[in-house]
Amino acid sequence: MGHLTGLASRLFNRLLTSRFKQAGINITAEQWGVILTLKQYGSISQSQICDILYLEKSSVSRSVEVLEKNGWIVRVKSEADSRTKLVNLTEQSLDVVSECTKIAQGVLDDSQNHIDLKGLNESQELLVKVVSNLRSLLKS
Amino acid sequence: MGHLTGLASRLFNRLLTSRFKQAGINITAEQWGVILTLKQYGSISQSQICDILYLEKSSVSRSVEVLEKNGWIVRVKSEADSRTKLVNLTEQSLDVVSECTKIAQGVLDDSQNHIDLKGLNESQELLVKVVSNLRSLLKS
DNA sequence: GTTATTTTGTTGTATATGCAACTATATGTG
DNA sequence: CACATATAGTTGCATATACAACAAAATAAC
Repeated sequence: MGHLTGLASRLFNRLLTSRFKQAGINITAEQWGVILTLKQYGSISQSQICDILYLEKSSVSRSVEVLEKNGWIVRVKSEADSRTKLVNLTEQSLDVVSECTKIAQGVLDDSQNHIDLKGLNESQELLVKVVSNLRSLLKS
Repeated sequence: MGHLTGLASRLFNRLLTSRFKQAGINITAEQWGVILTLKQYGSISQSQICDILYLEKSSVSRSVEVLEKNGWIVRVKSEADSRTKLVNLTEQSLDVVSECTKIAQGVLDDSQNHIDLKGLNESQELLVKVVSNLRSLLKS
């Protein structure tokens, strides 16, 4: 299971990143995960991104650094708490998010070719349980 | 699905690596994948490891470099083809492989706590199909 | 048999990730 | 209020990974 998830994850990321590149969009699969989170949750802090994606703060710090460099997001110091930096999508990024969503959906669809939907949902629920188990083990 | 597999993979690797460290064994989860492959297939070349684990040759090159530095494997130039380097487990590594296997099995068992076995097998088969789909997409 | 192509592995460069140490700010305790 | 503790981010360091360019050796083409 450890190997399978790792392999699947690598292949998903490789394919999605290559399709973004092919479409002339300068973003990686992993960075896309951050953008999608911002799209869903709005203006949130880096530590909130950590909680949602279950990444270390240093990983998020570097991801958003690249995303900012490439014009996808901007970081604004929070007025309520000057330690936190709120991450916001830029207007330019909003323009391409829908295209990216289509590309990502395409990868997902292709990956699930010839696979029955019911089994797919069950597998996802199972993976969620596995993730939940692993999370509680890592907390202690 | 892309996110789930990525998340699960990260958590698996984090937990396994931390348990290896906790047991005083100097190896990462990813490196363990290479060692396990060698244990199964015997003395094989780096490019064969690439094929089995579906990694780029540069990734394998660097992994085995670290594994060699840490005394897990040695690389021997093949006599039949002097381009290829055959990777062999060292005797010291054979001594700890069984302990590592137990630790890895423990992580797997813990991750599957409260999960029914039948669903687990079905999910794995489904993941294999997804991987197969992604592989054929990446080939073209 | 010489040249072109393929294969095997390494190295440079960039991102992804985790851990640990650090800074700055906020919060809690006395 | 002062000091201890907790939280948010950054940075150093190591490994993981991919892609591209490269070197060396084997194979194929002619």
